[in-house]
Amino acid sequence: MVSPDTREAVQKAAAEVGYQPNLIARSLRTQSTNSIFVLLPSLESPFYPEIIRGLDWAAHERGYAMMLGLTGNEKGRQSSYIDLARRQRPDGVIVLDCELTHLLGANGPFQAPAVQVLEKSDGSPHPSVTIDDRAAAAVATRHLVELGHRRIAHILGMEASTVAALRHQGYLDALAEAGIAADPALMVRGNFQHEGGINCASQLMAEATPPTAIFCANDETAIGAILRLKQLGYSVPQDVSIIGFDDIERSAVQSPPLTTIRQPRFEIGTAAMTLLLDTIAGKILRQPHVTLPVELILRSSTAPPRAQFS
Amino acid sequence: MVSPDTREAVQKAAAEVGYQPNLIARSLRTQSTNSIFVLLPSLESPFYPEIIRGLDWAAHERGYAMMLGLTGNEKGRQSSYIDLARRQRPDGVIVLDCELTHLLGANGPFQAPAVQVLEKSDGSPHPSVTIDDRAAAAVATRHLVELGHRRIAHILGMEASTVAALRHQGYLDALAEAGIAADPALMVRGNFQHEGGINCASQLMAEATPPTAIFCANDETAIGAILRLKQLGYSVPQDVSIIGFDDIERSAVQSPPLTTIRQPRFEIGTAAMTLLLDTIAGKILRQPHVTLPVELILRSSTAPPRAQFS
DNA sequence: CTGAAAGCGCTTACAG
DNA sequence: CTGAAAGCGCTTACAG
Repeated sequence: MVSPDTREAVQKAAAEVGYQPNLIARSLRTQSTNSIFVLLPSLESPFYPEIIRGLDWAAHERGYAMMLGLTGNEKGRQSSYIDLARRQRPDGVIVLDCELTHLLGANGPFQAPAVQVLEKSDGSPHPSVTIDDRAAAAVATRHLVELGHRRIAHILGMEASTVAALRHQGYLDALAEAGIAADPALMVRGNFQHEGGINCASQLMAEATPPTAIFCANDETAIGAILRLKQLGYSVPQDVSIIGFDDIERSAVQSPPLTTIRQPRFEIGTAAMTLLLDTIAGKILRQPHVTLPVELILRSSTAPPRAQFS
Repeated sequence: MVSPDTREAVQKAAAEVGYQPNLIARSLRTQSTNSIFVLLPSLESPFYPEIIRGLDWAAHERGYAMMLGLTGNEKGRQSSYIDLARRQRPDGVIVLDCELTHLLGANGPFQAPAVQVLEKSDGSPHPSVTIDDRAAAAVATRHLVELGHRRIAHILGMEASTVAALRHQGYLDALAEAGIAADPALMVRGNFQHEGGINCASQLMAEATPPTAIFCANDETAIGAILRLKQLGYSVPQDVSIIGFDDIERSAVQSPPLTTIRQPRFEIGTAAMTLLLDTIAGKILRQPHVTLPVELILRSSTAPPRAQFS
């Protein structure tokens, strides 16, 4: 609200002395900090970095700073990061950690908008970005069925994870749909990690009638399973087909390259950040719960079972 | 400065209403934000996450929030993140990006303390945390020499990287020390990535007298090289020994497990954050340039050359 | 030992 | 169209 000349003169002077407005003072006045707090369990899994890149990209695009807190899935760290967030007053929070939706309201309600990523608790009031884990797991399993497999095993994720439960459910769906009886001996509990895949593969192949195909709860598990299968003298996919889930970077350069379900991780990140910033900007969200599509990536770790040829 | 009773009464009341001091107001008054801005090129490389974990750990320990900016090594993003940092007023900056020490002073001097990690530019006024890349590369190369190798190749890192140059230098040092003439045909330019390892391995094995051992500038390169060597029908380490650098997670579960130089990545993170927070706290640093020790990790990708047996 | 005042650097009504 | 004032919620001297 000032004449063009004055405006220009001021802007020129500001540029000359390299004036940068003090965001702290602005924040105190406007009650907004132009920053987002992101809580995630860890960066050890190769799954998260690409999501972070998406978050970073969208935040940068709109001039927001991103604060990061690694909870390591520990209760203590989770709540101390929530406290830190409460003090730092970010304009919003993004949670990639199973149980934090509860924590947000634990020590007094957390008033900033929050978006839940991937682990959607039912009836959560917060916007969320997820994929349809159940349907995607059914797609993976169906792929094995269509190749002609009947003895299809599943290495599950961690007990506590609802994502793991959904993928298990999708596996059961596809089996039922194909009229294949689910065999409890073919469902073993992994941990979403390498090591789980290694141990579970041993266990499965020790069965009286071992599986001809394994649907692994994620790619790391699948890579671990392949490692062990090779050690045991089986070849993949000739003896055993393996399909993973996630499509992490190394799955494409694995030997053999891994057939898997791709999650659009970068898009998950950008969608979550966009949803949050739109909420902050006061936009009415047309669709507060976003479900992103996945894709079956066919590579070389799956093939028809030997029995078909003999 | 208040009587014990009053103090207690106030604290009790504060706890009851769940009072959390408003850091923004405090920041405006004290001119400090209790936050650190971390600039890093990307999270795509499996090398960084563990460093971030170290940074996060040390920041959390001292109640600081950590802001993250991914520059993707792009000039535009680098300077826009510097501007963001200038506005957000973090108490300090940590830079894991080659060229940013310059940028700090580009658009008017950046007054906050900064710590440079891994890529130390000579004569930089900022505290730094690095390893001795040159000496470490010599250790790696010497290991191959001691196994009896004479035709030892080196796949270099990116042209622009001073780390790559230092590792190359260390390789030359060890060769000279062993009285082995450096052969330009055995030094090829990679890019610190998988793909570079793949291409360079092809190139090296096409030589009239191919190498019996390869020192790769990092583990990703080494893993790519092994992949290609296997495709070409060579076995590792029987036909060609491979040694990497970094000791990323997957190197231990590779086939064959990779012999490499371990960088203490978590400690690099904690050391950098500690150095920065000490500087902010006004401590006189006894040692502003920290060099952390590395370790030769012997696994199964290196062995004496065949010639010794025949 | 306690209370009242000033001021950090902005933004936003409000008065001229 | 422009300028002066109030106030965001703290901390830190300073006066009582």
